[in-house]
Amino acid sequence: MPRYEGVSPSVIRRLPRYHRFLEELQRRDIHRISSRELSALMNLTASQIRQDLNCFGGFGQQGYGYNVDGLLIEIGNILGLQKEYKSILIGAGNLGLAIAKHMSFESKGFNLIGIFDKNKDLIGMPVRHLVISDINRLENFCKTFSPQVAILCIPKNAAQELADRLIALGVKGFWNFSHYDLALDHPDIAVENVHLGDSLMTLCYEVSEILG
Amino acid sequence: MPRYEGVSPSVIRRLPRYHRFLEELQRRDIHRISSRELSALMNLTASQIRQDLNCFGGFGQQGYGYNVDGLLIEIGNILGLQKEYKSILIGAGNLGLAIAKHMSFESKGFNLIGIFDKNKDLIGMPVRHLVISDINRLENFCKTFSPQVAILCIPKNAAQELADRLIALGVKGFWNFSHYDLALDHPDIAVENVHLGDSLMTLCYEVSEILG
DNA sequence: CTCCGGTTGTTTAATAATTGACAATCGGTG
DNA sequence: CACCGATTGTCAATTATTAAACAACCGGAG
Repeated sequence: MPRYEGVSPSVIRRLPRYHRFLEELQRRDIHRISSRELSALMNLTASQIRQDLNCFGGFGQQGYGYNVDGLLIEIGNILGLQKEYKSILIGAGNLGLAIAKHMSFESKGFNLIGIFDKNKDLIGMPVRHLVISDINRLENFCKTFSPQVAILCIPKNAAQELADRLIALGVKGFWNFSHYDLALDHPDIAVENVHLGDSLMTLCYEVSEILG
Repeated sequence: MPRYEGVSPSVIRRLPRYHRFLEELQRRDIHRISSRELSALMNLTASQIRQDLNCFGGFGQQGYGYNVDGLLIEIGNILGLQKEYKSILIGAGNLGLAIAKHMSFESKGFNLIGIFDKNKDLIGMPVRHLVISDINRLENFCKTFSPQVAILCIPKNAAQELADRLIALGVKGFWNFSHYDLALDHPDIAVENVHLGDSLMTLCYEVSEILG
């Protein structure tokens, strides 16, 4: 399996968007596209598309363009979507449950194998194919099933402590929805923060620029 | 009210994070901080902090540092958090309801004044201080109450059509959770996309880099 | 009242990202 | 089977972002 250590984060962050647009093209039965056409759809420059894709290999054909189906598979492979990871969700509040029910984890390679909360009223409640477990069982569960990824939907004051616990239990990646930036002194831990509050403040700025 | 048109998007996107860290400092009764200290907390350079803040004015004092409370107010003003916007939420599925219940809109200047869905089973259901309305009433509602912001928690195939409808009704800003990039041919419309699927794919990439 | 350590505001340099340009190459056509 | 129009892959130029450097300045000590 190839590694792409030299590729800049800016390029990586654009890959999911390419993937999304290519999926849509495939759905519309379009199987061939040029960088120029794709650039018009995605609202960026053709040059950028070609340069982005060439970080990983020459997927196109000169004089022809790119094959949508092939490119989709290539980008999926780069992102690692074909791999399978066991993941657990911590915090079954409004947001946690919505994420658990709403997201199609499986299509992105994540299998949800456990949901945990400390609230006694929630423990035992069924969610999809799972049942909410007591957070006290976290250690036992992880030692048995070894999940690689944790989704944190917990208050900010609990985030760092839980992350440290989970790292000690072998968790390598965090999808973090708590309003807190996890301190990642560990080098081999991946953290993807989703700061909804920050996003809303950014919108606030933009709207206030428009409305004066 | 000042405008900051020359300020780069990179700087703007960092403001909410400054705001979040300054709030935390205030909570811990810390009222004075230097760019060096803050840079250690936030994991960036002191130079960047000073340069970011100086885009908007000289908020610090030489030889002393920054006053936390004053700076928090200044950043809040730049972001426009003190202003009040009427907002509506479209799509009361898992994610929509979670957003409605979970987010503290008010602290960011957004007052949620309506929730809409097309599902008859959901219409009439109480959520916080509101009741879910029929999406057919959208036009009447908007003409009466003139919301400026819409939160879209709807499937991607419905997103563009609804956005166009809402723009025609005077909506100026969108917080978009649908897996779709709204086409913003209109210049004076703000769009803040939250692509959870993209975020998850990015995490997938990072985890797969670590686990090989 | 003067000096000193410390910190900002601001300029300058370094790095990173994006765009533009063009030779190399391919499918299709006559 | 050779040519043409189109499009990539890639290098060079531009632009944007980040980091470093330092003079100007402030609060407080003596």
